[in-house]
Amino acid sequence: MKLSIYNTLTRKVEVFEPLNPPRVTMYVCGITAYDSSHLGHARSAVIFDVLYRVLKFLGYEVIYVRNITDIDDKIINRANKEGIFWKDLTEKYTKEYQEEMERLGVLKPSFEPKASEHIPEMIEIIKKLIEKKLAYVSNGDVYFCVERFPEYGKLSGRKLDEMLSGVRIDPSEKKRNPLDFALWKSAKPGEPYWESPWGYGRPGWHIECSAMSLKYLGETIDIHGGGLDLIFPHHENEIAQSEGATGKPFVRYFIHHGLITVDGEKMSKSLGNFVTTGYLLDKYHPEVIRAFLLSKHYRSPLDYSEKGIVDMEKALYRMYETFYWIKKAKAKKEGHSPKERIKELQEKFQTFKENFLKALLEDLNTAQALGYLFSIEGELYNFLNKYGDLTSEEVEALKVMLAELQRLSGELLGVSHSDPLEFFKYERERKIKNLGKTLEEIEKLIEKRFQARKEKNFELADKIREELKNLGIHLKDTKEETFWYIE
RNA sequence: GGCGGCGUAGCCAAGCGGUAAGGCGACGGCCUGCAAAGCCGUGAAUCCGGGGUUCGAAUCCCCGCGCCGCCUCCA
Repeated sequence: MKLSIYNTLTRKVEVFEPLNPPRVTMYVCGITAYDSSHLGHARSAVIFDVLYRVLKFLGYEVIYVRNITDIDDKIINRANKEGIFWKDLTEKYTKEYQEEMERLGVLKPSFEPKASEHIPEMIEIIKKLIEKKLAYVSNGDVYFCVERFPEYGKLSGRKLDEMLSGVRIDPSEKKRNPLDFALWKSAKPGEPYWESPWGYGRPGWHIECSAMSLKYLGETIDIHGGGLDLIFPHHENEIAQSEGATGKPFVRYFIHHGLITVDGEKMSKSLGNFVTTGYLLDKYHPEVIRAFLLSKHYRSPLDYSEKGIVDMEKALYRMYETFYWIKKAKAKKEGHSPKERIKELQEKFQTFKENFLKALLEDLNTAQALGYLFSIEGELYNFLNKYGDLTSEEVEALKVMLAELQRLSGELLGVSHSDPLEFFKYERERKIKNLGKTLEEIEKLIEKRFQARKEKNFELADKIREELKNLGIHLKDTKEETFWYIE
């Protein structure tokens, strides 16, 4: 079993072969910690989390680095605006991000290095680039000289002369070529700074990834990932710096995901059309958000809408309800399956497992994998309801399949692995707050209605049903109990 | 302008050369005290439009139309 994945370097789906199996080295560009994260950041983390899970499933020993940018212009501006120390600002948002990712079920990377803690490593690379004449000092700044790196543009498919024609020229620039980019910036008064051979200053944005990638993963890494918007200039510049300094290929597979859009437009801080991860986590179950993020192929844009999330919430509710009934299922009689009808289901389940895995291995098609998941869930539910004479063998088989389904999906997608009772408990407790009622009150009403129906007091029962319906509570009657959930 | 991508049922979305997965919603029958649920059943003559290649195209090629991303900070 091998993973195929789209490589931005070749613009093709390729079979993934790590440089030194079973080890896989993977570096993903994380956040700049100057504000709360939004759905786009969550998408990135969840997509690479699934990739990480798939690689581990395949038996690779993955070293996964996801960095935190904690020194740059936006951070300095924000800290100044709020009148706080920059480090306090970045620590606050780093912690918030990490907590949110944990709630989303994103596995912790092997390392989460911070830029500000790797200044010496960056300085070393810059020194090397200057020695090799790939960079030059200009008035306290250091710039990378793109003309001296012939392969510049190979990732983003651009050519130097074409880029030059469209570029804005700022006469105050200290650059020789307008496309040169800063490796080191001299400090202005009031800015945080570090000592360097070129005076007090701070690193440019791109150099941190080269430095931390080199330190934790080595000169040539297997996978480097991030959003499509990072292809140029960020990843292009990383290649130039890293390959310029080491003389070795920097990355074997560049993996980029599509962006979140809102009404077709990119979600971004500047457009103001963003929803924060925190807002969504308060409003929806983490698995709902995860499943929503995985409901479209990772390379395509994903349009955010509240309806989209609510649709996924309904789908997951139904799935967990299936799980609930299977867990509670009791055999009507002992013995084997009549006409081996369970065998047919087990064959479908076997096909499901194969298809599910195949979807993920073919360029991480999580949308298709989810489709198979819903489909087999429907089959299990249908089997449970279709026959009134389930045998002990069949009930046992259903429970075994359910356990396997949850394990597989949980391990690879991080979705639908919860205990159904826990899932609905979490959801009821979370949503009850908006209803102005307590759980006890609702449960009492439901019990009262259940009794009323038993006594054929339909007038009372229907009155309670109406009352609950107005609260957005859905009821489902069976002989033994009334199952309920809040819309 | 350069580079990249998208357009599939009411909405979301897979499929990327062999005859349209899945989710949400909708509808009909049975069942039920009624409803929800359940059971049985119903959805794309067709994949933005027009040409072409092919025995065969949503899938490949060409030309349009519409939308988006990158080219400045951005996941």
